[in-house]
Amino acid sequence: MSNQKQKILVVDDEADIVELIAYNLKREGYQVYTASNGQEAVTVAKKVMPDLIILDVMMPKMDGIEACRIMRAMPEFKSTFMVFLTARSEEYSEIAGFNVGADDYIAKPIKPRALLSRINAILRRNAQQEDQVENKLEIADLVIDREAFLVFRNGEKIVLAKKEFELLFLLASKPGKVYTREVILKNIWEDSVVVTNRTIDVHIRKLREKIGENYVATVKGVGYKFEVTE
Amino acid sequence: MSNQKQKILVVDDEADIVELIAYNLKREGYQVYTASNGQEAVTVAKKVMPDLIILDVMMPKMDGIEACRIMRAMPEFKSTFMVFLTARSEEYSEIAGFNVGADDYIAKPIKPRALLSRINAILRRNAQQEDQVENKLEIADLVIDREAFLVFRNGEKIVLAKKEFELLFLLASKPGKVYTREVILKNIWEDSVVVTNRTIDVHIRKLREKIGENYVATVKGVGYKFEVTE
DNA sequence: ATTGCTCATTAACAATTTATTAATATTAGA
DNA sequence: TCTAATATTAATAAATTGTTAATGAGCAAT
Repeated sequence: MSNQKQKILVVDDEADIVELIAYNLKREGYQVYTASNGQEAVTVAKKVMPDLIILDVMMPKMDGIEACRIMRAMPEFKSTFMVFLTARSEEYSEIAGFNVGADDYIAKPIKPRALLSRINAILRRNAQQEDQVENKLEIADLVIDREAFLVFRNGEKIVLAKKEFELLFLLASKPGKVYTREVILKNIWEDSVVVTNRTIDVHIRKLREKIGENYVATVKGVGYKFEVTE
Repeated sequence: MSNQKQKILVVDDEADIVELIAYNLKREGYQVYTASNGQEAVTVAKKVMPDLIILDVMMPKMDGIEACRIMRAMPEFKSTFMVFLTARSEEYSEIAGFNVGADDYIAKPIKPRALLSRINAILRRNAQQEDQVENKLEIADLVIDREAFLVFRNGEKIVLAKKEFELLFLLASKPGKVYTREVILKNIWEDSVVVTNRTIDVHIRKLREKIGENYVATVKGVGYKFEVTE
């Protein structure tokens, strides 16, 4: 587990509320970032990769629900916690109906004590799971660290682009198993997007270029697999 | 146990239903694939090798029962779970009567909560068995590994082309059983494609060349079978 | 705004492997 | 023995993957 401070992004158009929440969260030891609307939230979130996002439902430009939906569609936010702020308790059901993948709802007006205990609870739960999830793969002379997004070969650091990394991680997560292009696409590209057939090849090419030619094997007519040769 | 996401193939001609089910399964953490009729289902299933297939009973082109029957006849789907969707509860008995090897039935209209608990239950059961049921065939001095697409003879690795491998896997999945050319064609070639009679012979030839002459026996006038001679 | 990066994707084509056919030889079995 | 059914081989077709270079988006620094 990383011993970094956990990061929280607070999103609300009312500066007072942002400040109130941010103040309390900082006191609790979190690293706090802020945004004042949904659009900004997405931008900031991409950069800082927060562990949790607190979203006001009603905001100008882009509301919290839309922002949530957008981020949920991005693979990097798959496991990011998202919590809504709602002005009236009746809105709970409304939001729930949208089914955008919210993890909790917090009612306004904000009660700092209650807010903190909810947030703490969510992030503690998360932290516990974190340890169980295998984030590091050691295989052959490679160490693949999902948390740091880094690969080491004999201790030497290799920097991979995101797609290259995910490709390697996928293949290496079950060495020897052949992954068809279709399965690779589903896993790394996340529905809807359609890419040319050659796209995977090119990423494989670059991956091989960086980590060496003897880790990824082609099984013609079937797909690719992780296999150490020589 | 593999730490891969479990794969589910959802097959229904009604896009709404597919989407509803897919959405819920994805939220639950499954990798979801879709198809809109039985024919497509078979094609996709061959490529992605899902852990579970949810089949609507009534569909155009090829209905769920027929698709199930076809896949059940293929050795690679021997341990794949198949679940039917039925519009009316009375249909249960009907399907059961077909005896195609269904593992469960789910009634429409779909209730997401109920659906998920059923699916989870089936796959949890499966996950426990997973460790025991390797996707490997050990026969005579051969090890046929479908996941790695490799064959070992006395530990020595043999690389086969796709068609050769599938041919061997098919025959070896039931040693002694004679497979007619017709059956072989249905299993290994996509429907629609038509090939000359000699095509199979040539593949058999190459297969024998690679693994040795004493595994595949010809039954003149009928077909081929896996049989160790000498 | 401009420039210079990296990354993801695509297109075009090369290289390679695999699949199929056609032609001919061989064989098992009535 | 005779013949239909397979074997075998080599040539050709088809399919798949490899490779390179170009494009454009996004981002950060100037």
